[in-house]
Amino acid sequence: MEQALRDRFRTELNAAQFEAVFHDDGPLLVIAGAGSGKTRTLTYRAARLVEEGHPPESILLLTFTRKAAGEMLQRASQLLDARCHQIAGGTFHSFANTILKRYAAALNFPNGYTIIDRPDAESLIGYIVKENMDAPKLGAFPRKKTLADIYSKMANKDAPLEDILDMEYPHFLPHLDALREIQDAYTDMKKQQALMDYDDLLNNLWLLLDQHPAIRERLTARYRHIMVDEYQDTNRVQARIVQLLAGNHHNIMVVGDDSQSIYSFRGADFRNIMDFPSLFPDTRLITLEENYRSAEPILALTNRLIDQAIEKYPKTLFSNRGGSNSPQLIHTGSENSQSRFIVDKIMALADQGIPFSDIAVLFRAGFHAFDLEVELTREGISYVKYGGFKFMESAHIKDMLAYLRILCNPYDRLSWVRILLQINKIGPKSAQTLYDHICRQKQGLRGFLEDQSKLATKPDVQRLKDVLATIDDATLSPGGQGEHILAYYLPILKQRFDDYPKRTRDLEQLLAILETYESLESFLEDMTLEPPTTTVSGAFGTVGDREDHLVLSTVHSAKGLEWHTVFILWALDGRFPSLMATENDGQLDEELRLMYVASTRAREQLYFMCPGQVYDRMSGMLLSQPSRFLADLPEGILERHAGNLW
DNA sequence: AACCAAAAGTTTTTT
DNA sequence: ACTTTTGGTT
Repeated sequence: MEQALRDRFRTELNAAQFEAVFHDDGPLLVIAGAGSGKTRTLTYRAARLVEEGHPPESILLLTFTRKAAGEMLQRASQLLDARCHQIAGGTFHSFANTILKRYAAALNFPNGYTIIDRPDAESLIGYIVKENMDAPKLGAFPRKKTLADIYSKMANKDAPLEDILDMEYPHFLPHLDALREIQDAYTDMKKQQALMDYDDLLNNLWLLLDQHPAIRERLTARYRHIMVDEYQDTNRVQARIVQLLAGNHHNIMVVGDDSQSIYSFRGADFRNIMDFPSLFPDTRLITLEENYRSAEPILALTNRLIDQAIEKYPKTLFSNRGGSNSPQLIHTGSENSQSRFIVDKIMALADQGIPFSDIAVLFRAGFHAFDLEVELTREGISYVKYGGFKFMESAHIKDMLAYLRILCNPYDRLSWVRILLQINKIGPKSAQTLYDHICRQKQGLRGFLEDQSKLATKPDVQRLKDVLATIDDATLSPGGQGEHILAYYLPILKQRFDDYPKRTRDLEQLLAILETYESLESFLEDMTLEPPTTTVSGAFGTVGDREDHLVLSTVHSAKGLEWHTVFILWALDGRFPSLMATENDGQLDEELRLMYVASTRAREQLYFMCPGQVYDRMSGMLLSQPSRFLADLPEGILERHAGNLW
């Protein structure tokens, strides 16, 4: 490496980081505590590999979100040069999609498959239950949402149906056989219609690597250096994929922190991190324990917090930073006084010159922030909200996407039924008849356009044919297609939703995104794999990064980020930890890690908010105690104050 | 067969 | 508060 750059790296990295960055070939495990410069280490290492002559496209960087990958490559480019943008990066799911698109045929799967999201999967399962299970069901039978949950857990935890039922749904054990039947039918249905759900992407990538040595070798020859971020949140399938990708070269670096594992509900297992050295026997272990983020009093609290975990691998973060502001627990009377306290504090911080974008309010669940959102809007404070409400899953967006989806995949039953049901006097039966005709014809979209049956020649159906015929035109851009669809769909929208003005704006936003794409396929893939998840002051928008917005976020979506001041909403026992998680130690530990992730986001000031006296209607309990995780912390670590007590 | 209204059951986090 | 299921009417 060029000496000047090497010197620069030496001054900008600490000893442990430097060691990791300059680690050569072979397996490397980096245990990186919160705020210890994990991202920095990854970007510097990527830049270093490129600088030393490794072709950027031979480096694979797997991260938790595509945004994280993009930011890392951006930073690496600034460090070195634009070559770093050529590094292959993304999430496990998007990487799987890239590979499967090319090799799907090897798995006897059509190349032009469609990726379905969770609600789609639920609807498909719903069809199966309705059509194949006509016998009246004895006792409580799981709803389609629960069925989708169960099947997804099986895939993510790599466990048989019995085990999942035993552990989490013992009351459904009598239906074991039926559940198995439904799952088989679901698998068949996906194959017939060329559909893959999120879990299929990972599973099929693993199958491909495992059963096709020639393809595996081609891939391991292509990706000579692999780096995986947030390794504590990978599941069994992902760990096996990593193992196969490492092939014979074993140039695999994984980075993670067992204390920040917060996705076990999705099958993630932080033991993956601990098992890594036994998977790769000559693993080098580097630990990053110096925290550069948080002021001393915050670090003192977070260290005490994570000490309470029942199962843990001890480590204590240290810092050379001073700081005088102790974390505070603020008791307020009602939910609204909690919101008012935060609004007042934010105004005061703004007066001190802290930008809104350097302040965050974090919460356990999206709806916990509703009252605060009202209050912020009233005060005219603009904010961005991450997590919670899923824009892509709202009915009008899914409607719009359905029209685009049948252009890519004319046998997509879900989308056909969805758009046919919007036509007057067409219900489930007629929709099915029309769809069956399309499948029988095997002529793609023409099967519908040229259907001359009585049903298909009704004036209302004819209007749909007309618009589909117009947009089925290779010379039209995706944006142009979208405009035609919107013109057709808007009257339907007005008839079906009384809040159509808001929804119309959403659709126009979607159209604006669509216009930035060259191909419909990649638009649809992106909308499923990495959907826009933010809302700007209540209305969805392409986030103007330049603007100075306050950040509201679920703890899960706040992963990896940091702010000057952090407020944690509802640090109330029963909310955080959630009442549902207080039954067993494993779940309780995860809630604790979640609280740990939330509090380690703060650099200078940390507030826990605790409104008293909330009635929880699900359990019938009155919640009034602060979070059990905070209860035993001494006053020197956590100051208790009364906020607004009305 | 489609449509509509009333009733019942659920309630986190996300690719 | 919200979605999904149900039963009854057109």
